[in-house]
Amino acid sequence: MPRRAPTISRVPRKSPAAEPVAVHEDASAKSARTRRRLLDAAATVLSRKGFAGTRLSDIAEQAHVQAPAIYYYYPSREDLIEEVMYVGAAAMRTHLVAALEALPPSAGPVERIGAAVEAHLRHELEISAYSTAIIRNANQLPEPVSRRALAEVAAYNDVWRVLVAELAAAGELRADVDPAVGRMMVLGALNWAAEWWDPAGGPLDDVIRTAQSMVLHSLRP
Amino acid sequence: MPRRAPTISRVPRKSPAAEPVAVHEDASAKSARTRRRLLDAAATVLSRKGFAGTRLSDIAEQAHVQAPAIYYYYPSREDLIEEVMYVGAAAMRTHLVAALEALPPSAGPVERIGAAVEAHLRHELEISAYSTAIIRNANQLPEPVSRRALAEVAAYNDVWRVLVAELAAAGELRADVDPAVGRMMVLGALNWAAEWWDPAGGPLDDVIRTAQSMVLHSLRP
DNA sequence: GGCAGAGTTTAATCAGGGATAGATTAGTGA
DNA sequence: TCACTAATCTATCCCTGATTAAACTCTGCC
Repeated sequence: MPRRAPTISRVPRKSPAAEPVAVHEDASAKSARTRRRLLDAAATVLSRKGFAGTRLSDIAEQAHVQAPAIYYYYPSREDLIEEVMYVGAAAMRTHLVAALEALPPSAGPVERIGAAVEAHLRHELEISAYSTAIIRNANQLPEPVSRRALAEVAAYNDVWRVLVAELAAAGELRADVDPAVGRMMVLGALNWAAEWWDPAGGPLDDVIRTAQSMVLHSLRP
Repeated sequence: MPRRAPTISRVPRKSPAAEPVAVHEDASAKSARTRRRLLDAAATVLSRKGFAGTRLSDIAEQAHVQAPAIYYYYPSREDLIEEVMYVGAAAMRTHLVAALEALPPSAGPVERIGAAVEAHLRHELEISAYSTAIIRNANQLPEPVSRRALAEVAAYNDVWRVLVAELAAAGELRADVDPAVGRMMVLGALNWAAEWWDPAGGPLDDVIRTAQSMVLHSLRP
């Protein structure tokens, strides 16, 4: 669909996001906001229309700009989408790790998994545009677009791998549950929530409680 | 992307699939085979590229025909895709219902859920192109394309709703598990298998056993 | 041994949408 | 108020891909 990746990526006049901590606080704040608006808009469109169906004009409309303005912030459509995927995936892992670190050191593997379930659901459903974008598109993007995101997803999986291993080490993993299969089943159950959960259907806390109970019962002896 | 749905759907010379049971056994057998080849090809492409990314030329290539030949069998690209979604969803339900009916009448709710888990996984992973196509695209298709499929999916859900209700009626559903949430969690865990399961990673039977055990432990007291 | 219709192909049409060029406007320091 | 940069717009280019039109090739049948 893209005409052809330009041989040499155009150098934008100056990528606003390039400067780490804005010198001109206000000047770049606006730029950063627009950039974020575009990213959010792209996540929304991506989750609803899929990669190939995500048109710059739709993103632009969502973000209240004209399509060509996007090129001021991102060198190409694919770069923008790539960033949505990566940022979304990275945020997921960051959030999980933070939640685990917030736990008292005394927390055992069972508590840790319970906390992970909560962190996963809460974050997934709060940034649902990003989550759904990732869940639906991760395996149907061209490789260069998904590479970094998939690496993040793999890292996220690794965190869970450790959680399950800790559970097993504590003798709290049922013998008939293969750790890898168990982990993917749990993650599947959690990921799928983005497809059906509706805030109107009841408080998230209830879902979280049920999920924690089911996950732990499905794994423990 | 589609230019515009033709005001009046072209009437193909004669839709080969129109005749229920071929009169000319052989004559129409070839036609039916090509039609099926196109459907399978479309499912494959759809699962890999998503709705908007599914090009007729890709489908044609997969099916070993030239793109315009598709119009001999389907009035439009959308009709073809719509049929992939519907056929895939319908097959899923048919298979589940058949598996349940094959159970001896003496089978209780626990056995029935175990059988349902097996039926779901086996069928999902066997016709994985259709399953993945549905799982990834169901919620990002234009409404007219997904309507029939979503209705099938809803019917499929209803079967599970009954299974869970039976479990509850038998006192085999834990009190802290909301039936609706429990059902969606289970279906999520099962659906997600299509995203990660790899035949090279071990026999399907092992996955099925683990899944059955986890599902039942997650629901039962 | 040529017709009819099924099944397919090649060639032509045409709208949609990414990307680019070249203004144009807003904001800021001098 | 001027000059300069950031940010954004309008006009346009041009390719991709769905669809259509118009043949062409079998195959079975009279």
